[in-house]
Amino acid sequence: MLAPMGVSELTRNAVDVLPEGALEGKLELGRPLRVKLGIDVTSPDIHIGRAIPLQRMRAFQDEGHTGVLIIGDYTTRIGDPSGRSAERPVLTDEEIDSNARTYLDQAMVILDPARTEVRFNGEWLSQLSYAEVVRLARTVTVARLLERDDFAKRMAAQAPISVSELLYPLMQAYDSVAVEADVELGGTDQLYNLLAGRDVMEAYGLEPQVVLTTPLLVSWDGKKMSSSEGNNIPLRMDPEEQFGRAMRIPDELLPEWYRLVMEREPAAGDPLQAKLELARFIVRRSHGVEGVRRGEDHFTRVVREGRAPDEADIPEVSLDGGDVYLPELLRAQFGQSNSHWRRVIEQGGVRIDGEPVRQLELPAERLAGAVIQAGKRQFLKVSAS
RNA sequence: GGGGGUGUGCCCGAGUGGCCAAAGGGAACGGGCUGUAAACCCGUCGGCUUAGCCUACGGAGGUUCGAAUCCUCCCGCCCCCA
Repeated sequence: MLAPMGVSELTRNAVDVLPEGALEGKLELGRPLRVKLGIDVTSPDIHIGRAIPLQRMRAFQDEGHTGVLIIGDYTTRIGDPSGRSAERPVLTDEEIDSNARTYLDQAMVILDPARTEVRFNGEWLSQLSYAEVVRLARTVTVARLLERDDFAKRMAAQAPISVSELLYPLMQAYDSVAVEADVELGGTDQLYNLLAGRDVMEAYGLEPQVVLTTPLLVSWDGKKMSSSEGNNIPLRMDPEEQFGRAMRIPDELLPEWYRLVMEREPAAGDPLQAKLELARFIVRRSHGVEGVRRGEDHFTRVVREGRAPDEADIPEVSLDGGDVYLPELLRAQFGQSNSHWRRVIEQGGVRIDGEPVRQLELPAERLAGAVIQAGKRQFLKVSAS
C-alpha cells in the first residue's frame, strides 16, 4: 500500500526536493518513512503560511507515512536574537510551554493525529554536554554557515549576527539525528538548515534525510506571512476575522494562494467569487461549515453592506449620565488614544445609529439605547438607561 | 586592545543651532468610489476635552536666548586593524 501513486502528490508545490531521485529511493524502502517538520514556538499561532509544509506532511501521512512533528521548545528557549538590538524579548518558559501546548491543537487542523508523532526537542537537546555540542559544531565550517543566503545578506547590510544564531542550524540538524528522519520538510527559508541536517546526519553515521522545501506564502502586504508582522491568518482565529483577512489579499495573489493554500488550480473568472471561495476554504478547514456561515454572514453584512452586526454580537456599555466625552468612551472600549478618536470623529468616522456625529461631547441621554459605530467595523451599544 | 562609523516617530529614512512634532516612502486609520477588507482618489497619522500645552530624535549631563543638530561621559550595533 505504500507509495502507490508515485511522488507527484507528495512533492506538490515543492520548490526543492534534494538530492534528486533520493525521495524515490526512500519510498522504495517499502516502510513508512519518518517525515520530520520542526516548528519553533516563538508565537502562539500557526498561520496558514506555516501550514503549507504541514499540508505536505499530511500528504505523506495519507500515503501511510509517519509525520514527526518537532516542537522547538528548546531551540526557542535558547533564544533566536535574529533582528538587531537586544529588544527582542526572549520568551519566558511559561510562554514557550503554553505556546507549545496550543501548537499541537493547531497542527491537528491539518495533520492526521493517528499518524503523527510529536516530539519536543528539549528532550534530547537539553541532554547534550558541552563536549557533544563541540562535536556537533565540528561537523560544519564557519564559511559554510555564513554562505547561507540570509546571513550573507545580513553581513552585507552590516546587521548583527550572533553566535547562537550560527548554532541554530546545528541544533535543528541534531533533531534529525535524534528522530532519524527520512525526509525533512520546511519552507524555502529553511533550505540551508535542512541541508545542514543531511551533513550532520552523515557525520553521525546515519543515512541523510531527503530535503523538501515549500514556498513561503506572501501575504496581502506583499511580505512573507509572519506572526510578528501581523499579516497572518492563524489556523485558530475567529471565523469572522479569518474570512475578512482572506478577503484582504490583492487579486494578484489569488492564483498563488489557490495553489499553495487550497492546492487547486486558480479559478478563472470573477476575482471576487474566487476570493470568496478561498475565504470559505480557509474558514471551513478551521471551523467547518458553521464557521463559514458565520464568517461570510459577517463579511456580507458588516463589510460589504456596511451595516451593523446582529445586536446580540455588539458589546454593550452602560453610562452614568451627564455629558459623555466620546473619544474617551471609544478609547476605553477600543483602545488607541483620545486623540485618535477625536480625529476619527472629525473625519466623520463615528456614527450614532448610522448618523455621523461631529460633537466630541454629548449628553448621555442622547446615547441611551443607541448603536455607536466607531470606524469601519467596530460597534458599541449603549444600554437604554 | 586600537582606529573609524552609526543609533531619528510603528518600520525604512531625510534632517548638522532657530522656520522641527521633525521631509519622503511604507504600514495603519478615516472618507469617497467599487466587483472584495483588492485597485484607485482624498484626508489623517506623538499625547492632551487642542487658537494652546506637554512629551519626544539611544541614555545622562553640559554649552546656548534657543539643540535632533555643538561638547562630555555612558550604552547598543557595524566595519577595519590586532
